[in-house]
Amino acid sequence: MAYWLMKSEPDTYSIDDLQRDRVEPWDGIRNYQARNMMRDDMRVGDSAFFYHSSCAEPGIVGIMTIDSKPYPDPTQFDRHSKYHDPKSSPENPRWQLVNVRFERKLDRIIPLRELKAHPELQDMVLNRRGNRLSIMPVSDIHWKLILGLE
DNA sequence: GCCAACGTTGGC
DNA sequence: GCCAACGTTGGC
Repeated sequence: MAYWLMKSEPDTYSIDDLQRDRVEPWDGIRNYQARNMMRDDMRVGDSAFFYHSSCAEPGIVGIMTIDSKPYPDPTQFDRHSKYHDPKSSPENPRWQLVNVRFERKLDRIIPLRELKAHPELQDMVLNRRGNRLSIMPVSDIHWKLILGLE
């Protein structure tokens, strides 16, 4: 089983929204690297950290489970969605997504500040300079270590 | 709001 | 295929 970290702006969709909805399509990803991970590498049952970005306290706030195989992101075909992609078509969809299922909220936010400062997390993808990926893999070692910080 | 660090686009 | 211009992400 693999581990992941997935970013969302809480103003757009937060861990509390997922707790309410239980299962939700992770839509709006328009970056090929992130798409490829959902399309090629994620498996039903994988675990992922829910990460709040672009907010007062960026950091890991919860845990979720990958709940579906990849399928075309419906928002790409929706003319009224801000994720609409005119270059995509149902016959030849460009963007894929997976559903995620709420697992639990962490007892506390583990802030980015703390992840950055941790000596054993220096080589984490999140900490690589200039990283902007909204979905990234997390190693087994880092996953356990981060859970230990909770 | 600023800006670094990308990724994407499009002219050539 | 190159690369400059432009757009986006996301911390601060």
